Amino acid sequence: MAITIKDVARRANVSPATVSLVIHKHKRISDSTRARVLQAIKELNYHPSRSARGLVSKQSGNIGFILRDDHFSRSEPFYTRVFLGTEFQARDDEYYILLTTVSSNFQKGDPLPRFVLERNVEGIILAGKVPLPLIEGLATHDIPLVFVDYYPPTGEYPAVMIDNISGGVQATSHLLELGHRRIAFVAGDIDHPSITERFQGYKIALEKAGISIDTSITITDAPLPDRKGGYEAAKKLFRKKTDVTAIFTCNDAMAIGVMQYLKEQKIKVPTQISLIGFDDLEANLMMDPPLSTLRVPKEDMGIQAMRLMVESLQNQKMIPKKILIPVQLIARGSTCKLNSDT
Amino acid sequence: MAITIKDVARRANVSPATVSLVIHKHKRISDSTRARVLQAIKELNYHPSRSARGLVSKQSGNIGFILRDDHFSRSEPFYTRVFLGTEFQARDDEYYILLTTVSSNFQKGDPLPRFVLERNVEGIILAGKVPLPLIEGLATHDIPLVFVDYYPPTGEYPAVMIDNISGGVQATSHLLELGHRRIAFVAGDIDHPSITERFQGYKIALEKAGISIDTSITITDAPLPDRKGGYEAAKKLFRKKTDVTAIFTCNDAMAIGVMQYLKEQKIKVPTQISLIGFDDLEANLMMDPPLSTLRVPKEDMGIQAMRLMVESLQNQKMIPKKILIPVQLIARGSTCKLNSDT
DNA sequence: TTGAAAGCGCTAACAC
DNA sequence: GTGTTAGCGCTTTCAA
Repeated sequence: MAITIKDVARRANVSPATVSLVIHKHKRISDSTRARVLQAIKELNYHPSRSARGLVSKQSGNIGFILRDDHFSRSEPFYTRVFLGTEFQARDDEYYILLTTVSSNFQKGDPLPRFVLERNVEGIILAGKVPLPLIEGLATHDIPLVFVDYYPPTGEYPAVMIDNISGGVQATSHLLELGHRRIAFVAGDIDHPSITERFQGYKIALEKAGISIDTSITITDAPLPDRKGGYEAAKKLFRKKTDVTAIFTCNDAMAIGVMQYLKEQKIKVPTQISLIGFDDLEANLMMDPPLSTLRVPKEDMGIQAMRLMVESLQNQKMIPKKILIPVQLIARGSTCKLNSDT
Repeated sequence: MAITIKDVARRANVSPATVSLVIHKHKRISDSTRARVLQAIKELNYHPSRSARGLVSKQSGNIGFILRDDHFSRSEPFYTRVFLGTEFQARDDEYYILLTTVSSNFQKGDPLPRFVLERNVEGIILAGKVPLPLIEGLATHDIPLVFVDYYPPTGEYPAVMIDNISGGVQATSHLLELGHRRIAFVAGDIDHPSITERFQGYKIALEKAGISIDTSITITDAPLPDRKGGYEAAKKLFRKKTDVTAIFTCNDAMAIGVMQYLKEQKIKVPTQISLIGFDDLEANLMMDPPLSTLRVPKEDMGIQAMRLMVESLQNQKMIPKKILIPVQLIARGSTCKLNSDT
């Protein structure tokens, strides 16, 4: 049998209550008693049981992490990385993370994640777009929520968001600074808030440079925001003769597809076409040339989310602030000066 | 306040004990009572509290996952993927995973992971090589352990291992079948059990083909088993004139380094040198040519580990069986027939 | 400053 | 079959 608070109490010649008070750093304990209790705790190598403590104090010591099942597939590394970030931070904050996924068509009335029903988490981090009925369901349990990379249309919550607009501006400005004037934009689902924002950044940067938007070189309806979608978009872009010298692709996966198409067509990157993506996938480094991009610090997003969570746990009526995570331009071999022959 | 078992009992006109019996599918409950209780549970949307249940039944519903901190860095995707596999499976088995890392120089007497001390996990999965003092510490807590991709020198435990020998044989045989006879082997830390086994597989396949091992083309002392190490190993291999036509590199990271060196030296892959790795990293697909390799199903390893865990939880005196995970040859563009000019 | 006692929500003997 | 009872290990008044 494991050591309990009673064992400690007996050995220190005090009551269990006193031991509890010492553990919780209560003031009104004489130094000598405290010392004796701490000594006994050490000697017995005592650690309070999580379950017992949780039962009375309602503190499970766990944080829930929810994402949509299709965001937790084996091939989708984005939210996985965010999750790992919260794991990093949770360890520092002495919490454990319980992970669960929900169906992307979660309906009103569907059972909430088990850890909520069993009161096994003190707060919940939601990553990526999650179904509205789920959020509504969670809201009835009044448990702190923190959002990452998605903000629900209703309600006020702490959240961690990517500064996509700035990223779009940075990507486009980078190309402008390299002398490019005919810069194409390539995206899949333009309705996704992140993509809309990146597009906005693109437009802002161009306007600032006095260049008007030419919708004949903005592709916003690729079938899917993946490699294949990028390939198709590039094909479409180059179907007719074009004077484009640079492409800003809204994510790296698509950019890889674009590059594949360019290679097949013997169009040289970066000398003929400069190409920049967004996300900073591991794979970018392996490409030839390595892909320029905007680095989204995925782990940092998880870390910040966990920090927000701890804050709202400590301060129940904290203002629901939003953290905007900056993205960083990573210029690699796929972008170069206009008309350069390096 | 949340719904408790008492609320259900009151509504169903039974005692809390009866409700508990119904929940645990106990036999001797009349159908009518059972129906009434189930009805009440449904109406009140009752779910037992994890903490309360854990306190009395000693079942936290959690499984611990331990790996060394340097195996959980941001750039080490291997065990991360294994971890995700256990997460997948845990969901099916109605467990949650608590993750923690331990220092690679964990000493005897260092505090064990908090979830052990707080009795917050029912079993522990250990991934990759972990310090012996940790294992000894855990052994004193008599809690089921399952090992993944590492087997401790002492003790008998269920474990999930990669079939490295078969993988080494497959990789080498693949090259042999393509007509190669002069096949180099490249590795870093040959003392790592996995690498030793892959090397064994290499030797077995060659011997079977009647080819004797030529230690002048086996490099087993690269500084590190990473890209840089691969680059250096290749440099060493090609320092003197060599008739090697194929290279089996013990992991993909090193293979990528080898390929980088070959590219710099204008040695064509695969026409001049066929190259095969081991692991199947995401990045392989992005390479030019894409890297042939042996696929290690990392998520499946996690899944199997979780299955073993559930088994040992259900059957305390289960035999500590080991599961050997097969690896699969993935032939891509970096290997081709000897003297082929495609 | 410390201890006694009640109780968190549940389970499991043992009655009835 | 079902209820009574006694805890599981801890926290938290309240009293001493």
